[in-house]
Amino acid sequence: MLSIGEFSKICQVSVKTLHYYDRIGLLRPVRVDAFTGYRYYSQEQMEQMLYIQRLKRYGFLLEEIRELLACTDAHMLASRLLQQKERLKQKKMETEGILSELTAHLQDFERTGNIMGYQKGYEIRLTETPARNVLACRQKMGVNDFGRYYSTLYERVPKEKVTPNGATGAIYHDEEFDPTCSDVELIVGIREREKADKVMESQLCAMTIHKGPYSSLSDAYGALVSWIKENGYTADGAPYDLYVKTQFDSLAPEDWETEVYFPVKEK
Amino acid sequence: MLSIGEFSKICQVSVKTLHYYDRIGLLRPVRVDAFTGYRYYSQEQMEQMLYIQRLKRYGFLLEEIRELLACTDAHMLASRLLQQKERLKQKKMETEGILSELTAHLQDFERTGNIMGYQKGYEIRLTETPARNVLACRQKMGVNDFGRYYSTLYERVPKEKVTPNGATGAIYHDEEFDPTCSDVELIVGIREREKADKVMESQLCAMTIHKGPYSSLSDAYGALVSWIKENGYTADGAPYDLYVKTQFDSLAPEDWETEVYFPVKEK
DNA sequence: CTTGACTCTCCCCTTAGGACAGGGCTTATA
DNA sequence: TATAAGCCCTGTCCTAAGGGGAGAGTCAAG
Repeated sequence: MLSIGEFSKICQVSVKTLHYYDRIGLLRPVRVDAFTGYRYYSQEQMEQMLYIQRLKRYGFLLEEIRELLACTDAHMLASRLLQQKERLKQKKMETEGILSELTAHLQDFERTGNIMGYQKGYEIRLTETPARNVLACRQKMGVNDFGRYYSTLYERVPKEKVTPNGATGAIYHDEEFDPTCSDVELIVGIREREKADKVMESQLCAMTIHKGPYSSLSDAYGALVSWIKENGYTADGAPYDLYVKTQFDSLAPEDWETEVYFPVKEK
Repeated sequence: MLSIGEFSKICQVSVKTLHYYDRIGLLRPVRVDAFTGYRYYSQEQMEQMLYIQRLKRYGFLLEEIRELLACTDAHMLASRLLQQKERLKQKKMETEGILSELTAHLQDFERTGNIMGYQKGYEIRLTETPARNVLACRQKMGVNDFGRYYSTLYERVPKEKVTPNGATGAIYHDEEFDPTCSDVELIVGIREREKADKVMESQLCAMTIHKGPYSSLSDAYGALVSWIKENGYTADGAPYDLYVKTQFDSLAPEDWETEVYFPVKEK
């Protein structure tokens, strides 16, 4: 039987944390003195504490940890762990993307001496886009789901005997853009007009090329909006982008290239 | 001049966020109607918003971003960015460590079918340690500073003409262990007794071998404390660990090995 | 003039505890 | 014996970066 102070030292956890865990029912002391309210912990609770700490490192919320502790089905536990592993991988990739963005930013500073306006100089062109025949898949989704939905699109290629022309991209139908869930239409360009889900007719567009990871795509988007307002045009449809150079060309994120198109008309 | 709603859509930021940024003085609207309190933003503020978003991605606090925006010295800015880059790298490595821990955990589950008790079975031995002659460096530091202080220790090796014997480790002098800052003594074992900073005399220790990344070292520590209590011993000095197999053997974190020693005496 | 969309301020809520404040219990010391 | 020093308790407020909603005022179109 250990006092809360002893237990806290052994487990390397603050007394406050133990109070908190008691309060939220995550780890209750084995005995509480009815008169003084003093908490007493047992030797075995140390193991549980270590397990809690481990799950916390894995990135679970305390709420989730409580559920995991209550769960007796080892296979369900394992699947939760696997799921968390995927999340950690995701997080790692995110960090890598941002790192490469930051690296590019610093390189840009070395070259130009300009630190704030990194890639402010988007070169914007007004262009009449060609008509595009595309397989399409419109869905409410987050950026993380793109891969999954692209797979389903590409699975249709052999089945429907269509010929991809190399264009891959996404149309953003929402006006306000929420990266966790928005109304996106993924597109894969194909040759056969008659087999296309959708034909994007030729249209006047403001466009620019974004270089670097997708996390900073909003800069290109912003530059386009600015340009459109300043040059007396007005938006005329949903913007879209085409992924020109990507990880599938085995390039690092800072070398990716994306074309961003914004349909416009004269005001 | 844009209303808050228009500005929020263009910048892909919620109105709530704009309110908040106004309140904390991070991004003030260019005009506020004195009667209605309505906020109006300008075209140029969009760029600033994009810059803020970028810095936020880099992991700066809003407080820090405000300082960065006010800072006119480009070189200072660049150094802050560099520093942040190091932090991101650190974070990435941390995530990688935890990932490998989780991977080992799942592998262990596959083998044993036991999910909670991952590496609960530390094999603990009572052993009389040999006397060790060491170069030492005692300091209040966090785990992230280990590398730096080890460098200074190893720089002394050629200068003082000592011969490392391969043992590298750390003694933990604090009773309560705070990973961000604790009283740690880094040690490097050498042959020459007369040139040693410190001689660790032969001593009775409970010891075990921890396999895996350092993030779960506390498990080994916990197992030792448990064993000591249960077997009628009591702690007798500061525990220490020796890094036996590490990244310098070009191994993945799940294959690292660390010996953990806890000096004890019979109660 | 009304309706619906937009905006304002104010208040409470989130995670995982940290920092006191004020008080109770036991033990060591002068 | 008085007091000081450790522990321990509960309770309240605080964090970062906003989200959600209430209740009320404002704007533009029909």
